[in-house]
Amino acid sequence: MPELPEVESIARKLNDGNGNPPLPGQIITHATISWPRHIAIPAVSTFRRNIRSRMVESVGRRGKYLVIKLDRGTLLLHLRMSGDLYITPPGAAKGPYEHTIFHLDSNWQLRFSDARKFGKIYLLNSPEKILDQLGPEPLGPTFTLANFQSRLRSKKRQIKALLMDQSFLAGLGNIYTDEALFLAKIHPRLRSNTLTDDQIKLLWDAIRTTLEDGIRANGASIDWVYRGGSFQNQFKVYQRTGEPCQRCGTPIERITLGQRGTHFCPSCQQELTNDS
DNA sequence: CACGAGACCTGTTCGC
DNA sequence: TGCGAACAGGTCTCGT
Repeated sequence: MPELPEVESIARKLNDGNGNPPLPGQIITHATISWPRHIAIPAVSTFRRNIRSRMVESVGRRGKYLVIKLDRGTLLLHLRMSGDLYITPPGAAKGPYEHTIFHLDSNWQLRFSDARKFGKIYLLNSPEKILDQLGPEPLGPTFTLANFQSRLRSKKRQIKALLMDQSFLAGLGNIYTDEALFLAKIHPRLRSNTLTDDQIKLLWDAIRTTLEDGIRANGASIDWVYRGGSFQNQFKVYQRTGEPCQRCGTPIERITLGQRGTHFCPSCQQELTNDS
């Protein structure tokens, strides 16, 4: 479930509490880890030792990473395909996919649930080593139109694959990329260096509009994995194969690009428009 | 450099 | 109803 809006929603909820005790200020007494491969760095034994008695200072987000600053070190969590992170009250029944549990001094628990076990957890002194490999934040001040334009032109990749490349731009995944390309009326297979100035401006706006709408809806809930948001009700193309395009009525098509299901309107998003 | 295929995992849904 | 195939929010590595 986790693209930028979902991760942002999780971070805000943990930070503010939202009816539950806020995470900042709480102390992690220890962690229970039942799927050791979730711990990417450091070695699991070191992780267990160093996470003890750490106080949480803040919860934030960079790209699709949750960034939990501690009084010593920083916890990075990547939810990948099926991860979720939430706090539970004392005595809450254990769910089947809660493979890592952080025990808090309040007797609440911070639980990392991950059915597919693709998620990763890092405990680092210098999180920049990982976070600096990410491209700009789409909703931040460094994502300027001029910068976006020059970087698009310096590559010749399919635009959808490039937008999903986290080192190019941090936070877009399969859902929000399809939705943004639809909004900008750009075919997902167009080469990044062939986009016109007008298309780039449309896309730049569409990316931010789509992500902001997603955040406003607290992200998207799909299937059984994430139940927090409602953006799925605003999907225009994602998982709407065969349904009429809301702009022109043409049935939405699904193709495979870079091994990912890709949804678009074959009429609004033309592949062969830039020349002749 | 850019792409496709295969891995990593498990659960749900689809098609016959 | 049953059973295998296809599919799922992500990313890494390898071969071409």
